[in-house]
Amino acid sequence: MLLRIDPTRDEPVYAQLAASIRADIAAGRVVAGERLPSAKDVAGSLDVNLHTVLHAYQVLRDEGLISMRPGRGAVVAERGAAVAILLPRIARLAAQADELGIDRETLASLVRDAGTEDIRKGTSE
Amino acid sequence: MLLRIDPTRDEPVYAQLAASIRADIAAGRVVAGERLPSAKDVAGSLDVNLHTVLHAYQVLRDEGLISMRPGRGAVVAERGAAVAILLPRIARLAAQADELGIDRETLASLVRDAGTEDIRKGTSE
DNA sequence: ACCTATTTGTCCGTATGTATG
DNA sequence: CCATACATACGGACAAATAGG
Repeated sequence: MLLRIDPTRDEPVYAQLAASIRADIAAGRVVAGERLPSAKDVAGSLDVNLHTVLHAYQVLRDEGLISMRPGRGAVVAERGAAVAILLPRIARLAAQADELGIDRETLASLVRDAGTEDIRKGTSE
Repeated sequence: MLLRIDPTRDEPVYAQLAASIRADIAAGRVVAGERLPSAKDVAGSLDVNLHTVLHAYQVLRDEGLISMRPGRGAVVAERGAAVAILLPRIARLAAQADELGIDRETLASLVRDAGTEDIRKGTSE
């Protein structure tokens, strides 16, 4: 786990951290089931605040890439549990689509045709 | 906007706040384009910390229900932009499914058959 | 064009709680 | 029982974007 941070970049530190770890997971440099270093340790070695690291970890958790629990730490999600990981996210997406009046069939089509580029997390407008 | 909080409940305050506002949006009690009260005002009137209110607002933003910008405030998302709101979320879901080795067709099926119950935000396991 | 107030964004620090091992 | 580690909430500070005068 080589984590780099550039405090001078205008990208927030927590986002840089999340991106760095996300890339490691995507590239297989950290194996499923492996535990990430504790937020406290990362904070200490990078000289950033504990909350900043936790924020990064929570972003990855919201993306379903890791799971976190007090006492246990942050663990890279098992690929074998892929569907299980996706289900709650799909349920949330479906619930939101319902609220917005988009039927399930339309939503499924949007998913089927979805591109994967540009998934940055903006301000929703 | 009638926001209720019960500090004795074991549900976190920020989650209670988000749920309260989410319900107002879903029920149409707050109109699209309407601005939510500033986090500072809410914090003052409910006697909670500013960050706690911002946390709740950020949850709603991640769900695509509102948009936030410094100086402007938090505004309820337009229903007419429903698809636009969903697209980035779909892209993220698709990207994650890709990483997990789930093909787009399977993902679309999961979405089509998705139930809407139990969409609580857990620890991913 | 300028200035000011407002409002969210990020980061730091501290404290307490809760689950895990 | 105890140490570890994340979860939540409080507080303060400064930055950046926006709106209004």
